[in-house]
Amino acid sequence: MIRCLKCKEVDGIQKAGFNRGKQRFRCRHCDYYFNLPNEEKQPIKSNHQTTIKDLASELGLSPSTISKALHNHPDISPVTRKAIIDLAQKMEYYPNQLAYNLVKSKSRTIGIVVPLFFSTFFPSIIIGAQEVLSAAGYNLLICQSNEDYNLEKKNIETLLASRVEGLLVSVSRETNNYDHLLNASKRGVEIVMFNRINKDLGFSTVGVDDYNGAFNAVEHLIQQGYKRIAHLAGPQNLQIGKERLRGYKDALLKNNLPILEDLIIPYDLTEEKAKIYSNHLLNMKEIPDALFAINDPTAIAFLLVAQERGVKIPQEVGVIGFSYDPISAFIPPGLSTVSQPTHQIGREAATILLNRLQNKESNLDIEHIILKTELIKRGSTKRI
Amino acid sequence: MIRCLKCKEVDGIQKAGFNRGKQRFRCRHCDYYFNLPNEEKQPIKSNHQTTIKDLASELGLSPSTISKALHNHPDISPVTRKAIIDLAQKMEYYPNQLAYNLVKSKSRTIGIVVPLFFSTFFPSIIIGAQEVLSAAGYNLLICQSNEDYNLEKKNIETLLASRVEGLLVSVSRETNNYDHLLNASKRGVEIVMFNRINKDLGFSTVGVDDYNGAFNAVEHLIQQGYKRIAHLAGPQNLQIGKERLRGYKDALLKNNLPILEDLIIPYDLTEEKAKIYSNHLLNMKEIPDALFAINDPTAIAFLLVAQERGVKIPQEVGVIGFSYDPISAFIPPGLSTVSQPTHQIGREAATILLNRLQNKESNLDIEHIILKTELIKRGSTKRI
DNA sequence: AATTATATATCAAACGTTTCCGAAAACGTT
DNA sequence: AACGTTTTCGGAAACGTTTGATATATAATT
Repeated sequence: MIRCLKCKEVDGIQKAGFNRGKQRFRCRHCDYYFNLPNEEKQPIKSNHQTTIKDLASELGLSPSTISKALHNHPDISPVTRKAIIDLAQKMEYYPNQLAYNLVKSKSRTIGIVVPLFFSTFFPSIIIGAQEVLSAAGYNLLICQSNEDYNLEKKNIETLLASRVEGLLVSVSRETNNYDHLLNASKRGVEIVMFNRINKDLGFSTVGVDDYNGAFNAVEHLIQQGYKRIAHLAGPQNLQIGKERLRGYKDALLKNNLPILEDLIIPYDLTEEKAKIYSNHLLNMKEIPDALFAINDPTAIAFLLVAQERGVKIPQEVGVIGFSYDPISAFIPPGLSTVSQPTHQIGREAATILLNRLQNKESNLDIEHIILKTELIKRGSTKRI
Repeated sequence: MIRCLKCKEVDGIQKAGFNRGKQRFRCRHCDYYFNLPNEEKQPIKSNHQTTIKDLASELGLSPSTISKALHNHPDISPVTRKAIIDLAQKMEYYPNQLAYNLVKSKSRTIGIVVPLFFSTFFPSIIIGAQEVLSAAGYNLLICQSNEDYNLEKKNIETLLASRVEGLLVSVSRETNNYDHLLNASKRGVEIVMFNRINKDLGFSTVGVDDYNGAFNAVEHLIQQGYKRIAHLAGPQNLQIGKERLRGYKDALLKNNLPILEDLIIPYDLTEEKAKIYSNHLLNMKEIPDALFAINDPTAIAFLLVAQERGVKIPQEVGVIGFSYDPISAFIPPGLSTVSQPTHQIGREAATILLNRLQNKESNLDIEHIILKTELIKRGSTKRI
């Protein structure tokens, strides 16, 4: 027996269509369409989170008063404020970040994308960034591109969809095209590049002094008596690749050593190619007596190849890497390297980003931070 | 000259108080209070993000129609839907995740807290988790406790404030009290523990077969002819500490070797203590001929101490670690270890969490996943 | 032709905050 | 007592969605 919800008539009710699984009815008397009301089952809101409204009704105040009190707004009297804060504590009120985000149109979230998580290099940068961000109340979303340009693009998409306010990015070794970053920037997110940087895009950057690091590394080799120094170089689309190569060349020039193009091999940073070129160098009729490697993994690959072939390090060939990885201390005979302040890189990048975010209107100039490197001398270059 | 905003009178306007930096006025004729209107400067909304309303007004439809069309709701006709989707593309509409989150009361975010980022162990787990989470449209927030119980509590607080729906946690070595997790659970967030687990809390867990891993490691040492095997053990408040110790003991028992309490040293996993106890072991009148270390860092610390003291590995003392760290392959003479499927641990933990999140009402049973370990034999145990 | 069913679209409330504007009470000062 | 000033609070819109209830035109069925 069905009763019209409007005129309360019982007969003259006809079925009238179908609405998403629910039968609808129509009353012929008042021509009113209606669904059957749901069974009155109050869902037991067992885990109801206390809201500002709960506090308001509890104290007989308005939500706006609660909000102001909780934010130390001067409008609210001390006694009211205290009552509110006490009750908030008692009722375990936690502000709903989601609602806050919506009204502020801010996610308080920033994204970081790094090429890979293998080795502690990028994780350490991330920790640095996370420290300053979380101290400022920001969340950090982490993505790795796995050195894959397409995955990098997808990462950025994902982060954009999560409405990040800013982006910290270190591009993949494949990245030549920066449209994805430019596009993100156009959509209003602040960008700071680190480590793998490009200064031509109009973004702030933080990197290390690759040129001087490389220069010092090569000069160290020269001081140890090495003369025929090879360079396994990085991709020349990456600034670090170019700068380190420049440092290498200038160190040779300054010390009146010839630049031998045969001994300069830019490559794609894959482990496979590292081994191939290591063998290539050791297969030369006149093998180099030292190697300056673009990074530690490359240097390590060379060490392993040398070990297999019975080439003595550092007597026959000296080796130095770049980018301090804790691992390099343990590999016999101890890999010399150029250390980077990873933790600080993360902190600096995050600080710049935060600063830009908090002063968006004032149109801050972009800045290029260059941190110092440190030469770590170990067994692999100890000829003297 | 000030004019009343209501009755338009010019005289009879008096100053009336002060309101947050803005002068207020009162009209004596109509007794109307008002502020001076702001200068009409339309802020050039340069980076206005297209919303559903924009699309609606553009097409002369209502916002709800747009929303439904974009979600393939059957209510909307194909031609309308197509028009909407096309326009959305053209106007570069991206749904506002913030608004979605609020109405759904879901953050689509989960948090992970790990003890540390040093070594690739936890980062690798994180990558695994991130893969399955981001495939499901979830974000991952990462915190590290730095093995500090108080920081761990603060991490959880932070994540809770960000309204995470779930938590993946591996507790610090100091953690004895689990109230922070229990409390988070009470507030409605799902929890899955991994690696450093505790099965008594009512949370799902994913770990490895620590007992068997340890058992096999020790039996491997025995098969290599080592008889006086020490164990640098983990804190006994951690399940991994207990289980690996149990495996160690059972392997000795099964092979009729005595359990010497002097050779069993539980410690706090700090690098400092690792060195102290390493020296302690090598200072004994009758030194052990092998070491089963609770983890690779401990084993490495021992290797370095042994090297300093000129103790030959593996001839005089065999060493095996636990938890595969890529670094362990490079340390001479190659550290034997028990490998853990880190990537898979992350994937499994995330999968379980997701599953629970998506079937909250059905009250799924908790589950305890135990993954297999693999014995990696290298030089440090090669006596034969 | 009358009735009923279906397809398609709109309305309006809701999510939990923040904040501008307004109002009145309390306070000070002549 | 009359007025101006300050303090303290409430109202209501807004943030951008989602979704159940409702409406209407059209198609299908009798």
